[in-house]
Amino acid sequence: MERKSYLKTLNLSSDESAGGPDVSTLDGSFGFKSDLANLRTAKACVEYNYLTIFSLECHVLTRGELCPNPDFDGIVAIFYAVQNNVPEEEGVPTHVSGVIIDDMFSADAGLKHSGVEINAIHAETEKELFEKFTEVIKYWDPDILLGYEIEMNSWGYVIERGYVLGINMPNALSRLRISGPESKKTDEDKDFEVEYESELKIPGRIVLDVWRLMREEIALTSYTFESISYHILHRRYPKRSYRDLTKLWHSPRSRWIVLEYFQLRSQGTLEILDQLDLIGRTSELAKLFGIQFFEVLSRGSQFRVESMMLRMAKPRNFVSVSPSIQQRAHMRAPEYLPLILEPESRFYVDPVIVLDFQSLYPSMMIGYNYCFSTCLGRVEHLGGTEPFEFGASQLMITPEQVKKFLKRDLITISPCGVIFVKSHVREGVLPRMLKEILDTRFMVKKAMKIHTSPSLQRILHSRQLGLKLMANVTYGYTAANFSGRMPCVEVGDSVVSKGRETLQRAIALVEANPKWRVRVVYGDTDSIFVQVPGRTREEAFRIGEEIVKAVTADNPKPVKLKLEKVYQPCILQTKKRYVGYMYETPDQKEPVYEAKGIETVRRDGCPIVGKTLEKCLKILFETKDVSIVKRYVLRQFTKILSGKANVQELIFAKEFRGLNGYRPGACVPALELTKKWKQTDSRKEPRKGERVPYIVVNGPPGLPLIKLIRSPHELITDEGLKINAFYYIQKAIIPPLNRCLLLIGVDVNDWFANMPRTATFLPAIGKESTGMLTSGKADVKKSTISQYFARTSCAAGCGNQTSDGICDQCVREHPQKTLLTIFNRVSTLERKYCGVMKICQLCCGSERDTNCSSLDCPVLFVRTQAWRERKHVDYVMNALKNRM
DNA sequence: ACCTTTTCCTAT
DNA sequence: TCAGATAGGAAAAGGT
Repeated sequence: MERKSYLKTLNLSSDESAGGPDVSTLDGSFGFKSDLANLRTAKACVEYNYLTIFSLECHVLTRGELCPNPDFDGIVAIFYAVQNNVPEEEGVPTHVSGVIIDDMFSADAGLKHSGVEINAIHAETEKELFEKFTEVIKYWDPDILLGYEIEMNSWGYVIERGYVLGINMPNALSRLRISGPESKKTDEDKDFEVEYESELKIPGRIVLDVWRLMREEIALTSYTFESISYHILHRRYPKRSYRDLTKLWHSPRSRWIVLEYFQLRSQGTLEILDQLDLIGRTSELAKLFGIQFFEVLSRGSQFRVESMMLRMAKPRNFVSVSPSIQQRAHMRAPEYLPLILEPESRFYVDPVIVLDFQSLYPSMMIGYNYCFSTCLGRVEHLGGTEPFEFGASQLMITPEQVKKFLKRDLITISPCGVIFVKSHVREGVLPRMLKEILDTRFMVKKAMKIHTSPSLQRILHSRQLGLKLMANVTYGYTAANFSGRMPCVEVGDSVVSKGRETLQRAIALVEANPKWRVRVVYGDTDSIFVQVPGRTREEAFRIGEEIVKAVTADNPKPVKLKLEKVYQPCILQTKKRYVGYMYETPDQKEPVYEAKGIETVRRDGCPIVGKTLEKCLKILFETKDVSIVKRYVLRQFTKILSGKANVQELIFAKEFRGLNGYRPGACVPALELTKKWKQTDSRKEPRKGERVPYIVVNGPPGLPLIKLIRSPHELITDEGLKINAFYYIQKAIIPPLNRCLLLIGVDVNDWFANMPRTATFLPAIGKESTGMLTSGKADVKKSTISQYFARTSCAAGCGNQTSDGICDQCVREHPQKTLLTIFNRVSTLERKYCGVMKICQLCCGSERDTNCSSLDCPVLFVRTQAWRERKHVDYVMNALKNRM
């Protein structure tokens, strides 16, 4: 009844679902008709999950440059996108989006211009907007609530704003109807909440903070919506400031831009999850581990291991111990470390075979029956009459028992002196579990080869990945110390020490065989790098296979060495840092560049460092000609020195750990910028875990680096700021480059020192500074002293240096020619500027003067630069007028 | 100038 | 980083 009447308000009658939604299917009772074919049911279960997902964005009118603040700023529009994952036959619309607008002044304004169809609901006041919104939620009854960022925006803002208006939104959004008075919160409860920053919870629904999920999903330097949608959806979205959005909203002619902006975003958030199949994969893991959907995302790996392990333990009548914190703290410290060889650091032209043990630690546990349930403790404790320390607990083995075990040869001793019974005495719970996991994974992989339907492939893939994950973290569970729920050093140490011994034995076996004539040059925990001097790659592959056979035969099942790849050539830098050209099969023609640990795979440098390094290595690997590398490097340096480098590639971005996440006095760019922002806007504080971008600018010598840190946005608005080319070259690019090139006897510092300096610098404009994004306000920033020293080439192109934009000689001696040159430059730059603007508009799809300000915008900095150049010529023209 | 500590991120 | 583990390298700042 309620829903029916609501349909009209929702304006859904024109929706693609001809008959309108079948209301009965909306509240979770999806009983299949009995006559439905089983096959179809099965197929549907694979293809559809019957979940309703509700993505939300809200538009807030803000004050000046400030971020939205629920204490002052009202919500004027709530945008949503709903996805129903059901078969078409269900008769429920699968994709719907809409907006609830508070427009007391101008109903319908903006919508007419839009050309985009948005289901709109109108409200007279903000309070009414909240009520309508609650009704929309009740109507769709979503299982999952989505927001790109839900702490300060979307759901978080709606809830906080609700409190200001006296509405308890968490209650209103909840699926559980809490009757009676609202749950009262004591002061203590509140303290508790603040201290642990409890995440947003809506009873009965799952709330997902998409950017946080993305942070775990992929490694990127930025997790803004624009950046994620570019990398996942390969789609550019414009970014607009709150100030611009507020301005655009106020004019009926431009309001549609705001509507479209948020509608696209609420849909985009849904599409990102869809593209990654995040819901599907998470449900798959939940089924696999036997835990709840949200627990897959919110809980750690211990929880997963425990869930599976206890399932295995129960039928065997085992109960897990629950040591207290004191007991855990009392446990002995682990003694064994994984084996990491110090690599022979150099450039290898010979093929280098990389072999590694497949799931070494799980194999150790299976192969030697290492488990809580099979461990008898340390050799020295055995056969005493007193209980001894064991894990976080105690254990006692009587002399009689020991005698019996010894006499019948029923025990094994791990390299760290811990005794386990053999598997025919008792098969350990963990070994059994791991064996099943590995076997299942093998079966799943086999099934993947048979079944080729994409949706099934996806499911099987995530299933086998989950199994691999589980196998790998099981060791961690036994070795966890401070956070561990049931740690046991004896078991953990045995696994590490046996793994170490296995690796060492393999290394010895490889080096001892004179037939192969090879050397082990590096190894880390479960891998060995074998140099094959003076032979071809084909031979290397053949020798590799022989090694695999020999080592595998030398170990118990299921321990298996695998030929992972052959590098040729490669550079071993240090432990955990190496690069090479990789061949995975003997008949592979084109190698694949692969790097581990070095700057090309790290996110703590700026992109230009990684790119330059990668390019250099590729040139080096392909041509083995250092002069070509040198030519490339010097060209890069020139580009940076002349200010022509792409500023986006100069942006560093590091994770912000929260205002309380640092030691007092910590000197961290992200913290420094945050403190500066907080002075003017308390809501501008980055979220914990957010990556804060920054650049390094020029400044007087002697200043610590931290004083030269600016946000990229400042670089755009403050024309006095210039990129610190010397920092980028000498501190950022050269050291990583040198770590590779010094190994072949080349010092990039020398290249730089002997470089011809004909660098021209970007002109700095003094007083006319009206930042492009500061709306021409008279906020002239007196910036770094560097701008006063700026001397540039004469604009007339005579080659003289001048601080007036144009030199006296040109003005006095041939004014006609000078004027012509300048006019020509003006028109050239004007064309260039218009061209750049066109590209920007093309990408953002919006009209003139409403370009985006996203740091991910491909032309943002080019635009700024073009604008400045044009501005500079204006300045020169003015100067010229006065002097002629 | 050298050493230590803190921070950040990666390999296994 | 209300919780798998440790090893490891490098940059920056500050102390001696």
